[in-house]
Amino acid sequence: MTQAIPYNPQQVEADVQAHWQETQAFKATEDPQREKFYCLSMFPYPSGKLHMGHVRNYTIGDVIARYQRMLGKNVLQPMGWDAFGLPAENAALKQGRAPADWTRENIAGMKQQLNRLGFAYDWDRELATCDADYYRWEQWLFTRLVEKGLAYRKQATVNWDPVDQTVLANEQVIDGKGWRSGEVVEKRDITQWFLKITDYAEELLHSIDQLDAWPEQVRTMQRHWIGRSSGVRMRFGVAGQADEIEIYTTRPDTVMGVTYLAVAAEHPLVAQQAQQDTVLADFVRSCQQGGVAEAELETMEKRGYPLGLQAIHPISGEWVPIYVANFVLISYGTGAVMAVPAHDQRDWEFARKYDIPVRQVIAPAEGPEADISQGAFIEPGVLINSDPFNGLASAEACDAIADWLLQHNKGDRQTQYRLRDWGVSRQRYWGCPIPMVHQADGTLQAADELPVVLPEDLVPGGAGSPLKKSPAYYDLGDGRQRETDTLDTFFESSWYYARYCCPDADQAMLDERANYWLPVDQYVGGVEHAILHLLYARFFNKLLRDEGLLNCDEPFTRLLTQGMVVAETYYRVNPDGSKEWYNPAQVQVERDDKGRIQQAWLQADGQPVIAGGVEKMSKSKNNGIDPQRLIDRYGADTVRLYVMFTAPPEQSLTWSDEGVEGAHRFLKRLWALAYAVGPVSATTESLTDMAQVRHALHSHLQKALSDYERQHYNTVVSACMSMLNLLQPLGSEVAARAIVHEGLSFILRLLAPITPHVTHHLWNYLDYGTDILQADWPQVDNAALQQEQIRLVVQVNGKVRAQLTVAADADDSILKQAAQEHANVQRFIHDKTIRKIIIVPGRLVNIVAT
RNA sequence: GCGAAAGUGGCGGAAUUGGCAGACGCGCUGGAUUUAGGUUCCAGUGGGGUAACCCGUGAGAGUUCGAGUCUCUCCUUUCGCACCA
Repeated sequence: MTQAIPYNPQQVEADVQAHWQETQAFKATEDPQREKFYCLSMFPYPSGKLHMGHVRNYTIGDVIARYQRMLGKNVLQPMGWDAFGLPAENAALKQGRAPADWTRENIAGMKQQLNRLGFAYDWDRELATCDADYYRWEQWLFTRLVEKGLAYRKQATVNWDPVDQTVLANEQVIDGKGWRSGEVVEKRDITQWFLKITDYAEELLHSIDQLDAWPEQVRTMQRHWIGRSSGVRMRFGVAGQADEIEIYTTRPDTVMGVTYLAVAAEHPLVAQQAQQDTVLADFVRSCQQGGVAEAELETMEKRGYPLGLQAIHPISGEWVPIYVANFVLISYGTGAVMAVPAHDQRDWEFARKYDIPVRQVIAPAEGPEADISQGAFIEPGVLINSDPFNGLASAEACDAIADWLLQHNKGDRQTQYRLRDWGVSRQRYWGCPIPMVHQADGTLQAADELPVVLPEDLVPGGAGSPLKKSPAYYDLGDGRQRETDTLDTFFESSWYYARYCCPDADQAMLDERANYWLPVDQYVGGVEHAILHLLYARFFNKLLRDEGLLNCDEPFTRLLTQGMVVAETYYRVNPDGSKEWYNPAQVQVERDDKGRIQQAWLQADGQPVIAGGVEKMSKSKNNGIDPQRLIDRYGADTVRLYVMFTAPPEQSLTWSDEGVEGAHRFLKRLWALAYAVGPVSATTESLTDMAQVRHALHSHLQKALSDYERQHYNTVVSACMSMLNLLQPLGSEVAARAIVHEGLSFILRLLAPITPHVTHHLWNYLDYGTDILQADWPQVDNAALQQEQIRLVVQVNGKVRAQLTVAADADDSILKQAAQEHANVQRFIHDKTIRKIIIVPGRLVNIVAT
């Protein structure tokens, strides 16, 4: 027997990584002769250090890439940096450093951490979105979009901090107040660049149908987000004025129940009225307070004030009051809505609050009458009080009313989308400059030369973008000034997947290599990107296609949305009532006989802490686990194994230190068994008399192989653990060496994508081959799965009462007889009549008796 | 508010199609080895019951010979909501 050497992951991992480096193992080269596989994980924002969410994301991606490679595909797995963004500016404010410095330093640190984890990236394709070599091409695309009319300028509402004199991101608005100033945020309309994503709404909606390897919930969410609806656009007159108010509704059948209109505070009608009505003017000002986030608008208290004008109903000619309402935004839709309190709950509540009449015009088609005094009746039904449309069903009425409006030139049918055009202007420094120049005559032109390079030496101060204070940047002389806004960082992340195919292309945004690699076969990332990022990337793919830069219609064939990493939180309450949060790494727990947690205390002082429940790892709750600490202690393979084993990829993963120990223990056992058995070349025994063990082994293998395909990586690991449990007791028996070797060769190859270092080492040591990366993927021996006898259960009325061992090919009559004759079955059926016997082949016999 | 998911032992989870609920791991209990154990190994571990058995997948109904799985209602939790990435 070989002298056992202990498992030293640090040594093993360093050696194996050096080997990969020498052999350039993960460099991807276009080869039309081979089937390609492009595996992409969402690139990180270089925030400083890797967190567990990154580790999980990139481990999943790496497992998929390495698995596909072992299946023989030509795999591309690149990595890069989503390098522009707000946190760099915040860090700059805090530390007085240039965002570029901070960002590049973070990139260097995080790259080292990624390498320590052994990810199979082709680093030759690395890109950072803050490099001009990258963003010059999106500037070029932007100018193309301007030419095509797909980029245009219009007014948009933003959060304005009146003290800091700056635009705030929604994230920077907390309870309606600026995060730094604490002042109530205001809404402000400014002119911004937009991309006409709505021109692609129809295609973006339809091609969701093709994305059958995307999670169903993501497809559903995207459909709802695009939100195609069919309805009617109609115009209400204004009494005593020439103006008209345009509204859109998906429920024209309820139009005879309109008892008021609601308009945004910024609606053109409002300003003139406010001049005569100081209370109205105050109300309008109050509407401008608070942020623009939809969740905030929808959950805030709904308030309104009469405009002092009456609208003229397009059909009845009746006058209904117009209200200014804080929940109607000028930039969404037409900035005005018709209100039908009887058939819309929000309108109902508003009407009740302001004593506006509620007029029922829809009655339930069947069943009891609707009680409008208790709430809105929102279902379709039959029209009442709607002369001349009474008696029509809702669907018929929608048509009839649309026809009527069309004939009388008061409106028409319209398909509308919830999706709004994408505002891409940001009043920030650390982003890609918008390559446009304001001319002396007030017009705009594309910059003469690209790239427009962002100066990297500026340090953001208190208020506004430093670009606005840098004439050296914006002043081009002769009254010409550069645009100082930058692009939304989603712009960069919408096409990076394509640039990885040809990161060094210097004549065009993309070259022909893109058509070899694209579409991405597998995309992996957080479910929080299910809508925005993925929709924008899909949109960009279509823009690039229509520029003739690539061929595919959709960028990502298969999508895996990984769950969050969560951990227990612990806290103590301070005298002032605030909470002090303690990191789980510093807390010890005590359990009772059953393993239930009894109490927790802080290691430092031995005093108790309160468990605050499991939450997403975050700075604010101080429950983040530093992956580096774990890698230093257990090695990368253990961390990777733990992350893949503990939860299915789509579900949230609850952190547990003991679980990491368990993963490490498994690798140590695997190592120990390999060294106990020794190299295969020294084994002379053949595979005999081990039918039972081989059957079990190959059953586990079959399970693992299918689970790889299903992406159930946690059960792949389970199957490997089961195999090891099967082999370990045989380890020291000479007669079993052949089967132990067969089993170990399965385990090593199955785990190679998950724990690539230790499996590489043991593969070499056991002498199965030189490099496990070149090994054949294991295959089930069907002969090993054949069984002469099978075991099945006997149920009486659905409850298990006996077990039978029968010949695998026994026919139904034998099964029925054997089942009924079983002594325990007899106990339950002897006084009953057998009604039916159900046989599920290979599984069970169920006797139905009464 | 709107949209999308998820609820299974003390814990993470397993259960391809409606067919033996709890695989695998953690924790816990007992034992062995060890000077020692935060090492390793062996055995046990959903709840109740001496047992036969009974009860158990968030709650309540329904379909079925049979439901964790399908249908409906409700409850709870999580994610997204357009300037965080």
